[in-house]
Amino acid sequence: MSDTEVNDVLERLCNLLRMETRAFGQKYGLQPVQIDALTYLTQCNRYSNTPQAVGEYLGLTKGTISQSLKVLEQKSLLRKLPDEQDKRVVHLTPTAKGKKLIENAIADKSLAPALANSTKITELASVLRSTLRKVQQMNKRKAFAACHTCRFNEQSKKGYLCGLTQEPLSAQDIQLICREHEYPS
Amino acid sequence: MSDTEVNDVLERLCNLLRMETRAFGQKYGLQPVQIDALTYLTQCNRYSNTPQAVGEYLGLTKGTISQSLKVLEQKSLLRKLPDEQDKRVVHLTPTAKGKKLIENAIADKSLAPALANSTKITELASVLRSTLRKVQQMNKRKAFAACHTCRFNEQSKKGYLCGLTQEPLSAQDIQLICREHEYPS
DNA sequence: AATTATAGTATCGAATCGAAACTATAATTA
DNA sequence: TAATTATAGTTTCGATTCGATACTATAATT
Repeated sequence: MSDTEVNDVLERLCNLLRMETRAFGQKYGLQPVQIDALTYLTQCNRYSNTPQAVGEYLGLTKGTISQSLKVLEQKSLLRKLPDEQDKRVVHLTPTAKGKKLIENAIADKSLAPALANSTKITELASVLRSTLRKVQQMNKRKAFAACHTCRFNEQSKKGYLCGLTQEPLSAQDIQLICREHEYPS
Repeated sequence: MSDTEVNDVLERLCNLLRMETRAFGQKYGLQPVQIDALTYLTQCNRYSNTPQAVGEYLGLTKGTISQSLKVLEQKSLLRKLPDEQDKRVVHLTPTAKGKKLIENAIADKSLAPALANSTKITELASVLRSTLRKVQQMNKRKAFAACHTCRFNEQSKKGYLCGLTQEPLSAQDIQLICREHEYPS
């Protein structure tokens, strides 16, 4: 009864967010998918900023996303850097211009002010987090969540360590989205 | 601090819902926008089932949405009925096949099971409702909400009445989305 | 050394999308 | 009442997304 209502509200919020993304993009000659891709690239870690990962994150094929990334590069919103170890791999890093644009895109949305001064914000965050987690576990795709909730993330006196790559992670690092993320079982 | 997190979670939920809508549509040769339009038409009232309204609801131009509706009609998922009073207007009503398809689309999503058994569902619903309301009031578009929260909706002993059209509304009617909806000031 | 797998790009056809032109009907105004 | 203006919807055009497929280059496996 009440959960179909939550469902409807969430669906409608999605519609509205998409409309706003479309409207914002139009001011800069950008498509919604381009905004989405660039947003992801400002939030993901160094293991996850590849065309492949962007495609998986957004549920699009690599061929499709490749075209959108080409446009973003042509508009100087991101740069492509070849990987040092694996020469097949390309890393995508937003330029200052690209980062600024995404900042504006987020600020332009009516979601942020709608959440401001919301009294039960902490509780809302907690319920939404667990909902997202269930959805992620349910749909059989990669979770694409931040390292601090990952089962590979280890904490010692020296700081954080990724058990998968065996690389140390900073406090900022563990807030970033990782394509290798797995929830603890 | 915590509200940017809510923002991020909501954005990600939107991505995932869109991916699922795309995947579901692909099974039936339908595009995400077509699923969205048909979903709306199963939820809106008799004042709001026109091409114009669908376009406004989804933030698309009438020319654009007209093409998507043509496809839905060709696939026998909806029918077009001319309005009796105003001969310019067309009413769109989902067929049984169309309704069934949307039922399946909603059931297929991982959101419903993710919400099931959620303990704080009532509280979540309430916070989300007020968030949606703020977003709707903020972005200067029509709200497209249900009559029971509308300032034109009047309740008497005999039942409900729309103060705008002066027509009586049933208990089912006031649950439907209306394009003329306005929140009380 | 040969095979297979993977990351990314390029190309094609089908579809969305916005803009603009167009038709038909309704509402307004002179 | 006739002319004008506004509105609902469709159609057409060009730019873009999208999936599928083929392709190149590099890495991993056998």
